[in-house]
Formats: sequence, structure tokens, C-alpha cells
Amino acid sequence: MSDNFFGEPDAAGPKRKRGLGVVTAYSTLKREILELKIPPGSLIDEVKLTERFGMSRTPIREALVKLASDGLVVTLPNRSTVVAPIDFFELPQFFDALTLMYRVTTRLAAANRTDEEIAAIRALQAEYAVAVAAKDVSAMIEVNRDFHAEIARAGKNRYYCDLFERLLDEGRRLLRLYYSSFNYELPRIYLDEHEEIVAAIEAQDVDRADRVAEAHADQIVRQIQAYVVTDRRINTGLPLRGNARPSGAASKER
Amino acid sequence: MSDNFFGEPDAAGPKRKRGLGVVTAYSTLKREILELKIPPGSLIDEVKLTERFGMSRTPIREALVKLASDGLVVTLPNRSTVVAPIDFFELPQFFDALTLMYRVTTRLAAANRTDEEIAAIRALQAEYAVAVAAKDVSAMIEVNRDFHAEIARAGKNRYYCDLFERLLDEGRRLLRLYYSSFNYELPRIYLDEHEEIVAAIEAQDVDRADRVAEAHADQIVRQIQAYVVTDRRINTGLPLRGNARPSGAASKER
DNA sequence: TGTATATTTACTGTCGACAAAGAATGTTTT
DNA sequence: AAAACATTCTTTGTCGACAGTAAATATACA
Repeated sequence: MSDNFFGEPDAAGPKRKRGLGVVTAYSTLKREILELKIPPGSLIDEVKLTERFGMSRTPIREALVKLASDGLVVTLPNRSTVVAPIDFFELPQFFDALTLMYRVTTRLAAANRTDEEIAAIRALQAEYAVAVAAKDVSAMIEVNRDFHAEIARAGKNRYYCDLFERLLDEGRRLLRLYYSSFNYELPRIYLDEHEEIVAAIEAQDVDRADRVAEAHADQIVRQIQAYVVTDRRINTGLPLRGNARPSGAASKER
Repeated sequence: MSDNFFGEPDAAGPKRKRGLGVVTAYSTLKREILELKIPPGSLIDEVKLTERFGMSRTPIREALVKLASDGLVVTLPNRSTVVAPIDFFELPQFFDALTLMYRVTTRLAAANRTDEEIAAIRALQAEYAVAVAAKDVSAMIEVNRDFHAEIARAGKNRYYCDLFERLLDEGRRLLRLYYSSFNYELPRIYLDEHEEIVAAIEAQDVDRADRVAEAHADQIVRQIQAYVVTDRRINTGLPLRGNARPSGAASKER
């Protein structure tokens, strides 16, 4: 909703409902980190957030602790906390886990779905189609995440849901990194693959769900890999600019 | 180390090193929750912890936020926080995820292990053998967890490690629940299975690692299931005592 | 001028206190 | 006596302030 990061205070309300402080700071910061409004590697200044949200440092800190548990920020002891950098050397691990979770959650959804859940999944698939038609990349990224998260929820395994949502969120950051170089051909492929996934889940065909989910995961992994390679060629010339590592964004203070 | 829960203060030191407050409270409470020294469903009193650890409420609260992120405590808004109850209805989900993580981490370990990691794993296996010989159930539970966590670490996938450790910890609580009805025949079976797992990892045989890991997981799942069924027959007579649900322990204040 | 040391600065970790929300208790009314 | 209401009490969420730590800056020394 709010576009400001270093801008004017969010919570103009004179008094917030007791207990909403942490939730507000947490959800707002989480959204902004995942949407790259706060770039990876940024220093997080507690006092600035204090002024921005109009609350004390205590709820801000508790929100940061939660974000640290989610892996979205990293806390240096007695030093500032920074937004978790995107580590390209961890990408293979990420792809492996993402693919496995795609498969497992889709399998479970095929096994355990109810009719209501199929309806909810279909609704999100329709939303995704709208985003593709409108070429709204941002909406595509968000709805795609919600689509798969809904499938996972239909699988009804809390442990898989938690890990999968974490992976999907990390994927959101990656996709947004390559926002500009987005290929408008792929979303249509995804649309078809989504359709197959929904069909397999509706038919309660576990093996088929597994296959199409894996194919879909491969597709997405290849897309991101292509982006990374492309980006490396264009921007990340190590010897040309003296950067040691293409891991996190540099600080920008001073 | 410390056996007290409502006992004397832990941190008798006049001044703690700056920054250790949260870590102390977090790790201590986590250990006590996992060892069932603080039973599931217990109310957590912040002020009592304040007195016990000799620190302010702020670090205590931050520790509780972390524990909540780990799923070890549940926070009721504007109400007290309680130690996460053990939900028997979620057991099938737990077993499913646990089995998958056993397989995946062992596979990855077989693929990515170094010689040093094999040595570390073997050392823990030896420790386990000692615990079995001594019939030290508590040590068996702890070392078994460390053994598999070390294997996962050799697999070098952060996402799997995090989820697996969470599952292993939850398993610790379950096993301790049935501490008394422990069957001394099983640990020897586990010992042999561990041996096979280590051999497969050392031989870098991924498929074999997968098979033995799955067999081991099945064994453990069956053990816990047997315990649960047994326990239900003995203790959990719903209509006999008027309890609504066998989920969490009742409060004991007042 | 370059290096080592002292000082300042900025920010974090912690503390004690206050106020709101809910639970427990007491009171009034029918 | 039971129910509705008011009051007290306990506990949480939040606040402002202080002290310690590490970086940044200034100073001394070779």
C-alpha cells in the first residue's frame, strides 16, 4: 500500500490498537523486503523505523527478531541488522528444495483436496490468467506464489507449508531481481502447466500431479538460471570493477 | 545442566556479557522444553523468568518470540504464552515429513560428504553405541538426534537442515513422552541401521542411502506409533475421566 | 607521511516503569 | 439465588532512558 521506505511515517493514527505494533512492523517490513523495496544487504536502522512507524524500539526489535527467524534479515551481534543478502552460491540448494516441495505439496494436494480447495485454487489460477493477459509482472509473481501456497495448504501438512512458503518467498525476491529482463513468453507456458496441475489435483491422480509439478519446477528453475547467467554477463564482471563477490548489494550510506 | 524449573536463579553472575541475555534465555528454555522439563501446555510467566534469569523482561520476551517462531511456544495475544502442546492429530503429517527428510538428507549426504564429515558421523555413531550399551535412554535420544543432524549437515542444504532439525527436535519431545515404556530391543536395531546408513554414505551410494534411510524412518515411525497406541489404551480414557481431548497438559496454577 | 593510539560518535542491548486488556472478584438488581 | 454489572487485580504491550560496544574520527608518535 505505502510506497515509502525512507519517506513519511506510515502509522499516522494517534493511537494504535494494543498488540498491533509488532504485527504492523513485521508484516510491513516483510512485504517490503520481499518486494525488494528494501534491497538485500541494506542496513536496518531501528530508530528510523521508530520514527516511521510511530512506535517505540521494543516492538520494532521484536518484529526484527521474527524476521531473523524467517531468514529475511541477519543480525550481527552488537552491530546493525541487515536485510538478508541473496547468495547466488546457495542457488543450487534452493532449486533442489524448491523442486522437492513443488512435487510433495502437489502430490499431497491431489491426495487430500476438498472441492472447496479446488475452487480456491481455480480462482487463483484465473487471477493469474488475468495478470498474464495484462502483462502485469508484479501481479504474476504475487499470484503465482499464492497459487502454489494454496495448493500446499490443500495438502494439509504444516511442515511442508512452512518450508514451501519460505522458498516461494525467496523465489519472489529472485524473480523481482530480474523483473526487467522478464520474458513474456514464459508466463503462457506457466499458465498451461498450472492448468495441468489443477487437473491432476482435481482428478486426485497423485503420480500425474507429481510429474507435472516436477516439470513445472524444472521450467521455473531453468528460467531463473537463465536470468542469473544473463545478469552475470551484463553486470557482474568481477575483474572489471573490483567487486570481490556478487553476493549482496553494497551499503549506500555515505 | 541445571535441573531447576521453578527453582533458584540460573544466572547468579552479577553481570552478564552484553548480548548474551537473549541467547541464554532462548537456549535454556529451548532445551528445557525439548527435554519436557517444562511440560507441553504449561503457562509461561515472564516475570518468573525475569527473576530466574536475573534479567529484564525485554530479553525474555525476545527469546519467547524466537521460540514462537520455532513453534515451541504459542502466544495468545494479550494473554499468556504457553509451551506448544503435542497435537496427536498432526502425527501423520509429522511422520510424513520426517520420513521424507530422513531420505533426502541421507541421499544428499551420500552425494556431497567429505571425509571429515564421515569421521564426525562415525564419532556420533560410536557415542550412540556407548549410550545403548549403558542403556542410557536420555543419551540415546540426544545422540540419535545429533547423528542425523550431522548427516544432514554433510548434505549441505540449509533448507533441509532447518526443517529436519525442527522435526528431530519435535521427535525428541515425543520420544521423551514415552521414556518409561522404552523398549530396549529397538536401540540395537537402530544401531545396525545406523551402521548401514553410514556405510551407504561413505560409499557415496545415493540410492542405497535412500533405501536404508527410508527403512530406518519406517522403523522409528512404527515405534512411536506403537507407543501412542499403547499410551492411549492405558492413560487416555476419554469418557472415564471427563477430559475433552488428549492434547495438552492442564494448567496447574491455583 | 604513515602507523599506532586515544577520543568521539552512533547504535545496540538492557532496564524499570506505565498503561491497557483480560481475568478474577465483588456488588447490585430483579 | 441467578444474572448483569462494576471493581480490583494480574499480566501483557509499550515506552523512554541509560550503559556498553564497535566503528569512525581525531590525535600522537615515529
